[in-house]
Amino acid sequence: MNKQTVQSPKPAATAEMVVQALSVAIHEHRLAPGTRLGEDEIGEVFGVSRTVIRAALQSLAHLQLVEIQRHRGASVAQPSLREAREVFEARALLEPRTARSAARLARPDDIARLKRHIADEHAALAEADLGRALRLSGLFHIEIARIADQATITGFIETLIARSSLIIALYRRRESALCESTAHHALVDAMATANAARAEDLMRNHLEDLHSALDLRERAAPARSLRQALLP
Amino acid sequence: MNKQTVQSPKPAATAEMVVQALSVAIHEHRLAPGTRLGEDEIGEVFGVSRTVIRAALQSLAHLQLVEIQRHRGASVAQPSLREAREVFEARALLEPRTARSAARLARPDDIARLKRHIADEHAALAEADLGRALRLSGLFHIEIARIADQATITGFIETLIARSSLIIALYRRRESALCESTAHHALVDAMATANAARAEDLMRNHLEDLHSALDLRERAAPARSLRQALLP
DNA sequence: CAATGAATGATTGTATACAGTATTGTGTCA
DNA sequence: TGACACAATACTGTATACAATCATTCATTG
Repeated sequence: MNKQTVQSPKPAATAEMVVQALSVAIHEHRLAPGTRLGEDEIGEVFGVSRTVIRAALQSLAHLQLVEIQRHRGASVAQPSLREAREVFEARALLEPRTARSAARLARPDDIARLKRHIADEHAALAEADLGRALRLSGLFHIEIARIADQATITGFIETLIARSSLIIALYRRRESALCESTAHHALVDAMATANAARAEDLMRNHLEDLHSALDLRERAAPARSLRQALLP
Repeated sequence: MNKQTVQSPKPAATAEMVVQALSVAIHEHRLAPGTRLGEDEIGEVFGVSRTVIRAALQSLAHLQLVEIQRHRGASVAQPSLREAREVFEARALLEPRTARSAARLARPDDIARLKRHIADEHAALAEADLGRALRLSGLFHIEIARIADQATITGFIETLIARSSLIIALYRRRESALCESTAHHALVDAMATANAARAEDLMRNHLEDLHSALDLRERAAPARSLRQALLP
């Protein structure tokens, strides 16, 4: 169906393919925060040596999707409460302004692409494929940054979205409807009419909604390991 | 003198040490944009194998300090005119707000540290060590971000400062005095009196000054390679 | 029986060997 | 003389072997 599920076992995979596959798995919450990522194990799955896997894991570490501890290997990152707050503060700083620029620069085909995106989200939700819907929702934000035509800021937003996925996995309030695409729809409408100020406001509100769908109150930090969680 | 010049040839270096050493060399403009970075050559210098060097170069590539082309190796990055503009737009978006937060949060020892920083800059300028002065100037901005206590945004600013160093190397107007630390001094004063709004303004103006000290007018982009420069 | 310690196993860190690709140099032909 | 094809070279891409470190287990001891 979709070309993104790179689970092919036999053909030699490149580092970038491994990064992509692991990213998608993490974004779709098929790899939970804290999951250990052994080099040999992943290498067998993709049919390549540890050399390639190490490069991929380092890339993911730079994106802060995985954490690498010296002599202890890699595992899916577990953003702390503090990091979670920081990520949403950064998003609040970057994305509304970016949405404003995007609304000014958006061309008809950009709008069309965004609308297709929203349709895909709806489809994923209809199939009850929560993971995919969540990932597409993130891609929607990235698409807006791309329209704003600022590669540097887009790169920042990409890492923030990636980490947001982990944060949602860790701190989502039970059953909170994070994927309400009505906000996305309103944003596209504002952009279609080049209403930059409104796009900025809508994005700000949308981020606040996302933020309030999380439970970021002070509490015991999620355990970094089983032992740490159960012993003390 | 300063411990940062990690040029020790014999003892085994770790990847992070190589990253640090190359970063400093690039920041101090001892490695010019475009310089090829052969793996064997660097490996000999630091007395480690290509494995370690490759990891270091990949880290630097993620920071966008070096560019890696498949099968063609790494070289010191050459930000395009467009990238240069983007970096300063991003800085204009992030740093003034960060300075505002820093001014609110700064504690006496933070102020003292910043003042020592400025003194170091003066000393470097007195010794006509332009490279070191430039690097310290960048560290000053990073220090402010640290005071604002937002690790995520600080990380973004660090990469922007790093790239700014390359941009300055490529696009500085002849003899422009980029290192006027009077602006830094005024900033520290505003922070010392917790004048957040003034700190934000000063940072904005300071960035505009930096920006206008560059020649970012449209022109032939600097060549990525000799062939690209001469053939078409 | 709990606690400490050493031995074992598993996993990562590093070096090296080999394969593949891009570049450079050389020779031939028009 | 100049352009093109081909061989040689240098470099990166990948796999693998070995060393170092950490985690676990099991035996020993108070």
